[in-house]
Amino acid sequence: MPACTKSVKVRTPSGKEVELVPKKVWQLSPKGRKGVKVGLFQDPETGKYFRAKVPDDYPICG
DNA sequence: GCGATCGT
DNA sequence: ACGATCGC
Repeated sequence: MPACTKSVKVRTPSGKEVELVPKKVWQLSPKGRKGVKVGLFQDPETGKYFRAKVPDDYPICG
């Protein structure tokens, strides 16, 4: 798996809209449905990890 | 509810 | 073992 490079605009748990590079991105979808891509992020403010949707065209990485 | 993932 | 992610 390649590392994630491109940043994503996400809402941090602290409520700020910031551009972050995900630690990992994967597809989350039930059988027969499209689902969403999810990224694992770390809030630079608090250090807390959180998950957020990433754009459908974002590469699977991690 | 389903799906994968991993920090907590 | 559970939460939380999103849209269908």
